[in-house]
Amino acid sequence: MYRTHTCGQLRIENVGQKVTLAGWVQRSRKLGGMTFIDLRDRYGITQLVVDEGNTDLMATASSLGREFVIQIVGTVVERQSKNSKMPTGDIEIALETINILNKAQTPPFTIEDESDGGEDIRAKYRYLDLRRNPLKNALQLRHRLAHEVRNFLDGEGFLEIETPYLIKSTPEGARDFVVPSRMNPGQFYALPQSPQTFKQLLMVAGYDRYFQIVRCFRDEDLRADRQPEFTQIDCEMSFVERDDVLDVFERMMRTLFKNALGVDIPAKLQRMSWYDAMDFYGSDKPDVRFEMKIADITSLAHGHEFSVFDSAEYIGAIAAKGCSEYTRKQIDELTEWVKRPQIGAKGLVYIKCNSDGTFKSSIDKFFTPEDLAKIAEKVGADKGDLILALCGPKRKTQGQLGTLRLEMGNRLGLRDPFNFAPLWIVDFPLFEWSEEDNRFYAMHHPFTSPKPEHLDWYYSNKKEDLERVCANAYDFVLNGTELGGGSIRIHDAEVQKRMFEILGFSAEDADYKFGFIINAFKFGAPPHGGLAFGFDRVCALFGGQETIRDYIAFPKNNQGRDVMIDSPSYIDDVQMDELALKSTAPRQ
RNA sequence: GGUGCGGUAGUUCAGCUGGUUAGAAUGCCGGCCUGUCACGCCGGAGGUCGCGAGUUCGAGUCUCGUCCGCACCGCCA
Repeated sequence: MYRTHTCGQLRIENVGQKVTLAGWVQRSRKLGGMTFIDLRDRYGITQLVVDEGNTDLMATASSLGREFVIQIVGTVVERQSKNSKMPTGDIEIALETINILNKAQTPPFTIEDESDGGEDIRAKYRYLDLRRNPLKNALQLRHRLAHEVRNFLDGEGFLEIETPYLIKSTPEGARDFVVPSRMNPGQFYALPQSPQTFKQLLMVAGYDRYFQIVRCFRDEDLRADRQPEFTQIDCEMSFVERDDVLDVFERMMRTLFKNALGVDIPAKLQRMSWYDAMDFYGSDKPDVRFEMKIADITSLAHGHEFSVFDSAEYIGAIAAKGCSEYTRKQIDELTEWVKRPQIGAKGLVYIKCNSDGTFKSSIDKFFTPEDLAKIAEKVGADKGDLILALCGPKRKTQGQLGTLRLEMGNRLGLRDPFNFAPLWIVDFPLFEWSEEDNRFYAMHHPFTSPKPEHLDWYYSNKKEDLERVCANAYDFVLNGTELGGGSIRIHDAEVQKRMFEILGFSAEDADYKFGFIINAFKFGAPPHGGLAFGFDRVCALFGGQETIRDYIAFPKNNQGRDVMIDSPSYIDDVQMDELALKSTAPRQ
């Protein structure tokens, strides 16, 4: 038997017991005649002590390096000087034997809560980084959440069913990862971007309530919250309307918050239309932890001989609470910030609402104090606030204001990661017009149904009618992050046919790409809908982080590489030939 | 595809307007230390300044190129 207890287990009640422990040497401290060793495993740290009486044992203890794997036998004793900072701090183990199970090279960085290692080196030695508490806690949280999800959905009658990873490449949406087929030379499987079509086929098959915690793959550029392979909580339900779906998953999220964090979220979540989200927050994933809503001041700002405003389609503003004392330097710096290419504003207009009731603005030449007071009222600015205004094309400018709003929220400390403000975004446009390609694209995917009350527009041939068709779709948004989304699907063959028509697919196209699902729908498809949550993001936000990397055991870097196993990599010519592929590997 | 920041000891960083032998902390090695727990004290080893060109009497420092990392924009139905 390697051990009788773990390193996080022993307490004052165990004093006097003879125990065997195994783990890694966190650190040893030599004090002349005596040596202390911190022994670590997944469960915690227990202090070992060697006294000078036993010279052999002292010699072995002295030879231990960081991260050696050892097994020890000893007696639990009460400490002379206790450490209240650690759960096992009342006791220590008086050693009798040390058995070195494995030596270890000195790790390239310190394995402590605050490591001295940079991201690069920690990624290369991920298995060492994973020994650290922050990552251990992250993966434990992930496990807990997965468990709670399964528990909840099982209780609601959902079946967890696996769907294939080797599937068929589909044109719209993200770029597919593809896998060459040896037995079908020149042909490729695609890895699923989501199990979308399969879960709908499961509904056709009558499984009624399906879920899966499933890996998905998208060959797109990475971000802190985007990995090429990521995990979804994928769900689908039959015989449901939108509110049935929202109800189930609101309850699921409430359960996760309660059971994993002990946090209560409202019983009924806010449902904000996509149009309101864009108008008031400049984003389809608004952070509603704080107000600072965007106000449309176009009509108040036009007609004051200020040509920048007069020539703009839209003028919008936000009010930053208590920022009227911003210095010239701070405002210049903000102006530069919004002019960065990532945001791309042309300039920034400010109005200081001074505490004495006067105004000071960059447009004083064009606007009377009465004009400015009207704007302040519209923006909801009080004395002491700073109004920041941008102008330009409507949606673009709102987006810029939305980004500025988040930045001001950060500066004012309004974005506490442990303050949770979830909501639903609903009533998205069904289509997006692409000027470049001169065609409509589905904003979600081509199986998303139009809202029933918009069917007349859906069958209209006018572009402006199609543009205002709303999708029967919904996104779950938390603290400015899209955590999940879904829709009520099309189950009617005529509606589906019309969808492909609007998207410009010929009947042959649609048949080649989606024939299997169109066919299936001819055999009795129930009304159905569902959604999927980005599980990695759920974990990260629950952990108070913005990056999902710490919540994935073995993530990829910015270039999509796993720097630990060094993949992707070239394969040899024999493999290439078998797959009917031509090598582009550099010759050695 | 683009923007920004970064790359100097095992590790994290400092290194000014170019100037003798490139520093600190930590880690590592050795010594001392019987109540440490970020132990303490003394000593030591440790560097292709990412790589390649260029400017210069002289480059860690300036210029160009290139590679790598992170964040972001595009992209991600």
